[in-house]
Amino acid sequence: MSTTGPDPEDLTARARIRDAALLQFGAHGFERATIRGIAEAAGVSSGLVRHHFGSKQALREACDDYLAKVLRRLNDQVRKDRAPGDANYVAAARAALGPYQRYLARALAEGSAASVFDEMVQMGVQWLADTDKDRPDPPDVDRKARATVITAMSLAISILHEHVSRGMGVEVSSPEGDLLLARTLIDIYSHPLLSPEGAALARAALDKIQNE
Amino acid sequence: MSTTGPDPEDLTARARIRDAALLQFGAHGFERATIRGIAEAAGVSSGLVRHHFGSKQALREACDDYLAKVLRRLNDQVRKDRAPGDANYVAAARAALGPYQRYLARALAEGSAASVFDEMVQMGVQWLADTDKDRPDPPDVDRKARATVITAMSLAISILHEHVSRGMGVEVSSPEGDLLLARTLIDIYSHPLLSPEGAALARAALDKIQNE
DNA sequence: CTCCTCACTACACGCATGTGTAGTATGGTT
DNA sequence: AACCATACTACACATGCGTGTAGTGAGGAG
Repeated sequence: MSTTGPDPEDLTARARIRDAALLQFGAHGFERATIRGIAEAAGVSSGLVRHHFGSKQALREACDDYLAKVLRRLNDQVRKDRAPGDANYVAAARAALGPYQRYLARALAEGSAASVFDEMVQMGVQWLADTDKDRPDPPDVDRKARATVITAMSLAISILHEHVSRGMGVEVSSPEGDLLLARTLIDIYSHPLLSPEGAALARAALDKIQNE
Repeated sequence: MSTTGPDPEDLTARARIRDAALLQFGAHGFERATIRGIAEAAGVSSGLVRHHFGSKQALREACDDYLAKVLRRLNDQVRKDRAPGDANYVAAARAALGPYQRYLARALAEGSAASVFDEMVQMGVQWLADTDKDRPDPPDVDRKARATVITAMSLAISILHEHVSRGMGVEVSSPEGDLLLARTLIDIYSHPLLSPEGAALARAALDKIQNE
């Protein structure tokens, strides 16, 4: 399926540094990760990191940009291939991100990697455009707003990975955990958390607040 | 409604330090926040922080414990009062957490504050126990697993606060943003993201994978 | 009064870290 | 050959940080 990419040995030093940074930032967080650690992991001197990226912050931004590019490519491909019915677009994105999920989770939680998030929202909007057709009642909220919230919710499992694993009693990144998670998501996604009456009630309450 | 609590002036120094830590950690993150900064915000010397908490890490754990205690109290109260129909228990928790939401969001994303998360899952389990009654088909997943995932998803908006605000075009913590968010959540929660057929299809695919 | 505890401060230590600088090697251009 | 840009290294610098230590003052017990 997705190519493993060229050997790290074959990549340019700059790319190797970026890859190492994605991994180190993902593993230890931005603050705890050190330039020296990244340099060592990439097999270069710490000065070279600075030479190529200027500063630690700039290195982080380069990482964000790279992931945004990957996501954008995926997005374009999906738009072209028109693979419909793919239940969860976030799952596809996660697969494309591969070993960089930890980085993305951390970056997003820290408010970084905005364009990556936005790209995922775009995918969500496309997906909603499809599924909205089969919907009897008109949604009373902007499609992008819904896509944003759904995207955020879907990312929660990655971000809270540790807590979710503990709560479910299985490491969610393991095969069994992944399976249980999938079943759980299917169950949740296929049942409304709020009954039509409950929703109407809540909406009424909201209207009341708004008119005060 | 909820008391604002005693004036910071009236709190013991230890409590003031903890409060300041909650705020500083929340605002800047654990790594970037400094003992000195916390001490200054609390109006004490940096040495006193160490005197009371021993180390920065221990201070963080004290913060976690404090929030867990608050949540546990809320949980007991809910269990006693039996206020049903409250659509989103996480909203209640967030309200109870007040100004410490940022801290919690950060802590959870970093894998900390486990017992706070677990407490929220417990609330979710209770809530599911109620709503499962009205459900025609039996869920094929453990109740706790579902509560865990739902809890995680609900927390996403807090954690990704910044991105969600950008995506929705309104600051979600503002009155208007809160309203739009509420409407969006109601819409999403009251409609299954997956049709029964889609769910059956996905489940079948899963079964196939499992039997290989 | 003496002693002890404990909340609290002032201050210094050590160190890891981001950054800055000088220097080397290499490959291509004129 | 001379030159130069570029990839790369080694090393020194400044500093902000967590932590450790010594000391002060107030209040309570004997």
